[in-house]
Amino acid sequence: MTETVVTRFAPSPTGFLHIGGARTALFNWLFARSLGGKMLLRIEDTDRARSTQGAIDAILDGLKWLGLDWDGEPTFQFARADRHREAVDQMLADGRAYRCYAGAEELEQMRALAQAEGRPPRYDGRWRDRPAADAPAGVSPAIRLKAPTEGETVIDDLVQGRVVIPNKDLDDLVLLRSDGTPTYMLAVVVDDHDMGVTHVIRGVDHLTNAARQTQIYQALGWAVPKMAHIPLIHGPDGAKLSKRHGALGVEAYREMGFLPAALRNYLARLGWSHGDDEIFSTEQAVEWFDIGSVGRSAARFDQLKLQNLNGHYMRATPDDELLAAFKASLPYLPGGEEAKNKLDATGRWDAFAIALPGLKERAKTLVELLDGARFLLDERPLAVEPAAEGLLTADARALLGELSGRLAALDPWTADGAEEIVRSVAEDAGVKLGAVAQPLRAALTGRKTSPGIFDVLVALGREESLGRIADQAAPPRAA
RNA sequence: GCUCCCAUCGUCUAGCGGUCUAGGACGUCGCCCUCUCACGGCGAAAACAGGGGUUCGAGUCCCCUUGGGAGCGCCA
Repeated sequence: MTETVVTRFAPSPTGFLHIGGARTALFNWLFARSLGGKMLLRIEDTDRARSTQGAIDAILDGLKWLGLDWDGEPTFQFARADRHREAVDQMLADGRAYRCYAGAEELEQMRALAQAEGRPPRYDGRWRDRPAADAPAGVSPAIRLKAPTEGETVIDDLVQGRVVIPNKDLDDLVLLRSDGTPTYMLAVVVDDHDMGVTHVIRGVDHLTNAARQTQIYQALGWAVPKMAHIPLIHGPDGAKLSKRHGALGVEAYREMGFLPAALRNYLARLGWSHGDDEIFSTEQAVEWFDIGSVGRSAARFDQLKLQNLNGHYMRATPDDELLAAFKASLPYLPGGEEAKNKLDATGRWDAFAIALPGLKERAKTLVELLDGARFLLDERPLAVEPAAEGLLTADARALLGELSGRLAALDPWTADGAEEIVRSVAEDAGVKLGAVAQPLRAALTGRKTSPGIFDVLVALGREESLGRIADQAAPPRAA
């Protein structure tokens, strides 16, 4: 009798889907998929002031791009406020919650005093046992949980192990604000229960919340779901990941030219391991995933390793697939729109496809791939980069002139044929191959580096190649 | 301040009492390959935070110290 596993990813739509959230979503997804369960999506939009439709769209878009699909329609937390209040009514009726008339200033003073006396800044429960008759007129109360004051609350965490929090350190949290709106703490419990969530997987920053929420579950007489609090991702300096570290939304990673599969692999490997396996498919990850193998210490985000992994993925991706991925990503890459227009206008997509095998070998991201393909985008006469200028000496230009004539006779226009000619020109001139190949590279691409030069010749085609060489070659007889 | 969590190469990690003179990956540095840059191949430097226990035996278990981190709202 195995119950079906139900996990959920519950972002609050106050910003984009950041990388930490993406990993939380991934772990929920991996866990659910590995056990044949479901992953639900819940938008925690109870903070009306900060929640935006734009953020909701960005989060859904980010999840889709990452390939993390969820089951059913997303649940919107704000829409369930009535149900949340219903749960509070139950707790009130059962004597597990009470009305608190303490005002904002009063609470602030309470906290300040506690701090000053070296005590934790907690609510002192002053309205906990006061009779209703004491209620001040005209003040609408907040509803607080009548939390246990003695004993301890235990969280049997799948990642953190058995975590024990003394109840005296937990105060009577607010369930319903004085304006009648439910708090996050309440909403999460009621929603997870109603949605049938069996496993709550989220960041460790929620560990203390887990204890408070456990108390709410207990007050409601509901079973507590299994919990797994995964460590946070830190920046290179070991501190919490922030914008300064490049902790951007997942869409930023799309703009940087990363492949979703590579990012998935990287994120899964960050904090979770399956022996020494570094590169594995999503299918393997699903097969291998084991929440118990998730480490307990925070991991630093290493963009260099992500890049290396992405490079592996690009090289391993079949050319036609990579081409499709590249085309799909182009609108998001810097200068991608412009590049697309040029490729469309010049009809050089064919050349791009021909050059792709050589290009992908040299790129760690789609952005680098695009950069490497720039010689396909440029028009004659080519602007030669300063660094490559030095390659085009007078001798080199003369060699190009010689090469130009011989190449013109090449038919068919193949890499092998071109190589034979270039080698013979070098040999006849008594120089090394590089002495001809490098100037040729400068003439053809305007740069010092590029894919293999014979492949470049083929990708560019006879006419364009000959034209570019002529642009840089010394005039046949003149000077 | 209080509560909780964490601690193996620079980074991500393997290690679940003896197989550890600690393995892999990224990064770094050499060498090879080579038309450039990459890729690839080979190799090198690089870690069990410190101190006490427990045990025949500790990177692995316990405690303390130190160092990190998270949480302590009528935010989520």
